[in-house]
Amino acid sequence: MSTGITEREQGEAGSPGSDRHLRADAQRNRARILDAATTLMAVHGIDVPIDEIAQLAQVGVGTVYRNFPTKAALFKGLLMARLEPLVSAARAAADADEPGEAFVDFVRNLSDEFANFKALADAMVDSGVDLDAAKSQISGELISAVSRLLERAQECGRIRPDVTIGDVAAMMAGISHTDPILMDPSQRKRCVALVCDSLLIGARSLLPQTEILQPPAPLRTGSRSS
Amino acid sequence: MSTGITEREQGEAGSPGSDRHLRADAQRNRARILDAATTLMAVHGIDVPIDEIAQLAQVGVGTVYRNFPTKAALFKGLLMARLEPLVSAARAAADADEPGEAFVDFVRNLSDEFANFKALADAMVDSGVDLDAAKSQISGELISAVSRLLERAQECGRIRPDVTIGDVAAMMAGISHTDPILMDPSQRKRCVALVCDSLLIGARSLLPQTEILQPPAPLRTGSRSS
DNA sequence: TACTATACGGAACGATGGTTCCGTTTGTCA
DNA sequence: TGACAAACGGAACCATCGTTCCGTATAGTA
Repeated sequence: MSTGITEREQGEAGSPGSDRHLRADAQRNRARILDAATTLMAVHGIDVPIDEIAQLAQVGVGTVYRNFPTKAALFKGLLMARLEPLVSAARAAADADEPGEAFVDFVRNLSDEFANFKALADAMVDSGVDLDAAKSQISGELISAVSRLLERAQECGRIRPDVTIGDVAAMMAGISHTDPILMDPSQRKRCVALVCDSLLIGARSLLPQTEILQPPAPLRTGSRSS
Repeated sequence: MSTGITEREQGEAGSPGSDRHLRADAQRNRARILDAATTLMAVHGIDVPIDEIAQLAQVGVGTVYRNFPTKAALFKGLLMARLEPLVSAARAAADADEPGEAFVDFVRNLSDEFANFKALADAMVDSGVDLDAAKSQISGELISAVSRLLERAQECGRIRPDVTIGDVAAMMAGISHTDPILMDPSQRKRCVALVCDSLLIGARSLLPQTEILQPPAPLRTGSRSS
């Protein structure tokens, strides 16, 4: 359910005179804010309160808002920076000699990246913070790059021809957005492996072999109280 | 991120004298509240504001709280009512002649039910509303019933033996919690089919045939070892 | 019909979180 | 070193949402 926060500006505060002189303390604080935001976005996703970012950066909230007109504007740059390498990786994978293997590797890396930087996974779906313009660009570029990778892998006969980019996007989103109590890192890797199993043609199971023989871990149902 | 709402009572208001006389208007309002809650929980999940429930029921918020001490208490009964048939279905499926087919059918129905009553999917994971006691019971019973169904299907050689109940729970949760923009009903059915494909041994693809634009999917035989 | 326990509505409270405002501090430059 | 624009911090504002409170309305009864 969106909270209705709307993006009001594309750029950051002061972008008109983007090379204008910044006082030394302002430069330092801006860097601290970006560091703090990166740290907290990785773990808590797009839901981190601005107050927490300000606290970790050791500045006041006012200072955050002097640098970035909205929370969305602050997040946009950091998300784009995280996205670019992924788009490049998808494009490179599409040109690889073995697009089937490249596809599986890419999907694994994408899942890792979503898990290691939760805000990126949040940005791919409706997350309460309206990143409209940024989100379109972010997800659009990634989707089109992965589309081409998928097509190449299908042309090579390694991926089922009836699988669509929508299937891949939905499955990746599902795996990336599930409660970490149900989807801890080990479980996530298993799910990625199972998904890949269902996409590949005639592959050996990709499920981690080391986890197969152990007795099934008791399922934790998510009660986090005592 | 949990909002820290805590459950304070197990039952509903007035449950001690559960058969005590209720005024006619109170009975009518109680029924309206339950109807409204059911309608809104189905679409919006556990995030519906109490105000909206009261508005749809054409009562004040005070009336909601006179019937149910907390939001969690209101939701608990409705969730349990939705859950019971699922638990029964899972138990019946575990005793079916063909547990493999029964497993696939059950997973499909479970996914439909989660989609048709979003609050139930929310209740299976951390959702901001603390249903501790209720949630443990809800998810615990369902999980154990599905566990047995999975084991039976594995004993019959229809489901991969290396698949765990954790895998099934995580995949179902993933599919059920994904942004409906990415996971519309048709896409959800495709994802369920893909997941089942990855769990079953030597099955034809379960992807809906009507949606396949390409040549039919090749039979996937047991060439993938396990 | 009059009385009263029961129930009602919705304003108000407290907590959370995004955003704004303004009095104060400080880096920079002459 | 003094002046001042730039930047700072954080209180305050607004909106949302769960929950409580209390003055008012009414169903049931005599």
